[in-house]
Amino acid sequence: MGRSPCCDKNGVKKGPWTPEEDQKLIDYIRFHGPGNWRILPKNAGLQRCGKSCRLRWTNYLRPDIKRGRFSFEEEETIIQLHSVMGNKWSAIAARLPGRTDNEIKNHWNTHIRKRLIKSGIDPVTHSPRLDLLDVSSLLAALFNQPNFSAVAAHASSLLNPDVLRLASLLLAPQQPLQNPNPIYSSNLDQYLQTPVTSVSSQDSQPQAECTIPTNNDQTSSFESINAKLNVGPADVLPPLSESLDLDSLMSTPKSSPQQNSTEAEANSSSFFDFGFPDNFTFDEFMLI
DNA sequence: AAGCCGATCAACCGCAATGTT
DNA sequence: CAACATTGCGGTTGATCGGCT
Repeated sequence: MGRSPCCDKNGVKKGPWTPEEDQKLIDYIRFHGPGNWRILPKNAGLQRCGKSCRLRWTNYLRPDIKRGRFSFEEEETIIQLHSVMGNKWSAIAARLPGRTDNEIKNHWNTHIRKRLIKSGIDPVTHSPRLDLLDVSSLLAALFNQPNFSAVAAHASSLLNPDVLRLASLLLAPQQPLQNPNPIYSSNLDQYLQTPVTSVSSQDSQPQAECTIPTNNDQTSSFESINAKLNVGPADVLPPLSESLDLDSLMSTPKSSPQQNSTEAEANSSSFFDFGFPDNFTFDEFMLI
């Protein structure tokens, strides 16, 4: 079955509606009521396709539309409904009298989503975001393993190899390891369990927290991490795939609406911006 | 004053679901 | 029941505007 065109393209006007067109549409619908959108434009004397008329009516001209800024309560309602329904804008709009799905969708994408991101909440899962900062924590643990190669091989089988590879490059070079931190040496598997869902989150399920256990003796510097990298993560980790770049890592998951560079920066700068000065301690790092 | 750039939002597009013949 | 028409929905685009340099 072929798809029928939404309207005859010939002689059909597109683009912004003029006040005259609006008035024609309003007058016609006042008299005949909405519906029968295919024949409506012809009968109303409009050079528009029915689809365009329907959209103009439902999203803009309908008398029951509430225009103007969204109230705080409305925003909170949208957030709550979105956490349950996802991008079911029409369903959300049905619970917000006077608001259209298009309006809610736009408001979500331009305001609410950004606000959530800034608050550290993933707008898709409505859970706290696990940014690459957590990957760095994982790697810190990983690279402090005495038996690094074996562990890295283990980790690379569990984690997204592209992420590991990129993170290792970012954490790279320098000083030889003097005192591996025993904190990270003890229970690496414990760290590896949780982050798997987060780092390799191709899905949009809520992400688990990944934390470095607290300990009063957290005096290790990133020297140790750097040193471990000299052991040769490149030997263990596969090369970056062509599909992975910084942008893709810094964006929200594929299921998320697009994230612009500014947002990505805001979220991920804590990871990508820092270097690893030799006198930079773990405690300082965790306070960032 | 002019140009650039990011934010906003109306409008469009394509697909899916539903209704009708 | 198949073919086609209509409607609804979500994602994306692009015109416009305001702030900044």
